[in-house]
Amino acid sequence: MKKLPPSFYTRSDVVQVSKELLGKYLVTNIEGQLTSGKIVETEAYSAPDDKACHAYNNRRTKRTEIMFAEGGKAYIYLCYGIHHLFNVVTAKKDMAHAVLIRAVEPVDNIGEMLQRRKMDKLQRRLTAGPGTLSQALGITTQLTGIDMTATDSPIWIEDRGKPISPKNIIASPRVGIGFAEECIDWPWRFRVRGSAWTSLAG
DNA sequence: CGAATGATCGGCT
DNA sequence: GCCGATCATTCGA
Repeated sequence: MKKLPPSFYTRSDVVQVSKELLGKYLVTNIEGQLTSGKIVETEAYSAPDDKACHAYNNRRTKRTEIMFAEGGKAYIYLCYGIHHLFNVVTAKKDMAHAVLIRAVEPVDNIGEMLQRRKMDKLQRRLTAGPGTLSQALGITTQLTGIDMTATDSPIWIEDRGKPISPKNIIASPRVGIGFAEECIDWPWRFRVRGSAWTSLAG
């Protein structure tokens, strides 16, 4: 396996990193179960200017603290009380940038993922959506703050050598951030063209 | 200490 | 395709 190095995450252009994460493999090793999926949809968040970002205006709280860390950490946040949303922290220390993973394509150990989701057959909603993919991969908020570049981390991202060509990346406005008025048109959502596994059709 | 709020999912039609 | 449940975190008093 080829785990991505810290230098991949510490670049300052979070939009560029978001695009490059498409086609990479998100792998977890939790409770002895190795599961993975190919990343097919991401969104970029960038404090202090991005109102949709939790760290907007460099708001610093116990929850968002990890976003100010150096790139390569996992920021996992609980939404609506039940959904675990998985983010990749990027850029240098004190720059609160992050990439939300919105959807993956199931790859390894699909049986275990089905069991975690209490489903009996493979269908799109197994991993399409930030809350569901976390559940399928066994990601929970207690893993927030881990260093994904450490050799023994339970979560990491691999490059398996099949980059997505820029012409196959669809950029569009982000979802679910209607409250962030002046930012809703920023095309910071990225999907793999033609993938059947993104969270919404398009 | 209490109230408001949200980067959503799943079931139903 | 649409609607509503649900709770940790945040912020103001």
